[in-house]
Amino acid sequence: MATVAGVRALLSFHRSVTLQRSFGHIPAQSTSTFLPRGLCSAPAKSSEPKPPVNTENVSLLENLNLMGVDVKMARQRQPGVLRKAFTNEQGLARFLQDKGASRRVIASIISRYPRAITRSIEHLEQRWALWRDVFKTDGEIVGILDRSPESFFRSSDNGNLEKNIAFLTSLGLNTKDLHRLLSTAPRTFSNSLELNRQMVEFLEDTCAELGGTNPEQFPKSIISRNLYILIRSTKRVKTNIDILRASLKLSDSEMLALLQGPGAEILDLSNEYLKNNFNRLQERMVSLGCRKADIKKLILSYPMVLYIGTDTLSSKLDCLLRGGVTMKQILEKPKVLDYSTENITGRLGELQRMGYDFQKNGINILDSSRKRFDAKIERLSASPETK
DNA sequence: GTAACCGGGATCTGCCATTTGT
DNA sequence: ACAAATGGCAGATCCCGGTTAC
Repeated sequence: MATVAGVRALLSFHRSVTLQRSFGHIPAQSTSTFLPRGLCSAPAKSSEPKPPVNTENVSLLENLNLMGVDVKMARQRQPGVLRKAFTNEQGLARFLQDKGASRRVIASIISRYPRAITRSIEHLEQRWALWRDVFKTDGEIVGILDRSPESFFRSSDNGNLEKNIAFLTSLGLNTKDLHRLLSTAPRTFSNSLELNRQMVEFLEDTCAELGGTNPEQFPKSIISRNLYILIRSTKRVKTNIDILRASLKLSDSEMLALLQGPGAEILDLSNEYLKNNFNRLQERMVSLGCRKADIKKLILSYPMVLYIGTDTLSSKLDCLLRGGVTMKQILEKPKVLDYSTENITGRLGELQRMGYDFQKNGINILDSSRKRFDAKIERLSASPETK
């Protein structure tokens, strides 16, 4: 580990030399390497190694402009990078280009996460290889970088990345899980191993406290149901568990069942949002004459109801109730709330025109894919008397 | 055939605050 | 003091279809 710093120092020196040689046609890059030397001799202050440049590296700026980078954005995000004497923007650009990134993608990546240009080629190659252990193609990785450059570039610790992959694998996540995790929540892999470990331990402890039989498998099941869990703080997840338990007055076994089931999906909501959504839902249901037990049943069977924003949920309920569906039916089939308000409204209209009777036929028809719904409608209109 | 159950795909980053390192 | 590294936060669904069971 102690070697890392030394290697890095060597790399940055090595880079400044090789850059000039390998990019023979780039005068901007070489002036950039000369600039600090001139400044260094002028003040001639203390020892010697650091030119106290408070000014931006002009030739670097020129380079970035030529590459189509949004320099204003870069400056706003990481001003320090623009003052560095030695950077590797050309190397990075070539590297990414080789991987299939377009000019505009490269420019966009640097604009949004300027520190990317401080990574050496060796470092990039290593990191890319590690990502390729999880992804099948370079194209997939380029896609993620375009989406979230920070996830790839924020950490310079490849050893940590490697350990994370090993750690996650040791939890029982297979290649497919890992792929899903890295493409969905790439930040997970830039977390320190320690941070990820803390969350996993917290989940294991929680499971054990609730009387779960095998706490070792618990984190895996949570993670595969909620891919964002590892980029949340343990504080947030813990608070959400407490909120759910207190609001619904859950026993240990009920809580455990909820978490091992669909409840995992809502653990990463912000605490206030969860609380607020619960309170508003409760108010609404009480005003509709529901009992506490109904509320509990709804949330246990369909926790995603708490994920839906209060305004959205409210309008969905409005349009279902207005369309002749009862709250009792919704409680039996909460998945209808999964669908967008527009979708629900449209289907209610279609069904109404056909004289569909929810009291007689139930509301199953609302919980189906577009294809299945249309097929059903077709059958109904072919033989109108059946339903 | 179709209801019931279930899991998965798309996507979820970009900013700020704090700590660490030199 | 500065930049780098790392942690944490707010934001806020919808849809599809395979499989199973009747």
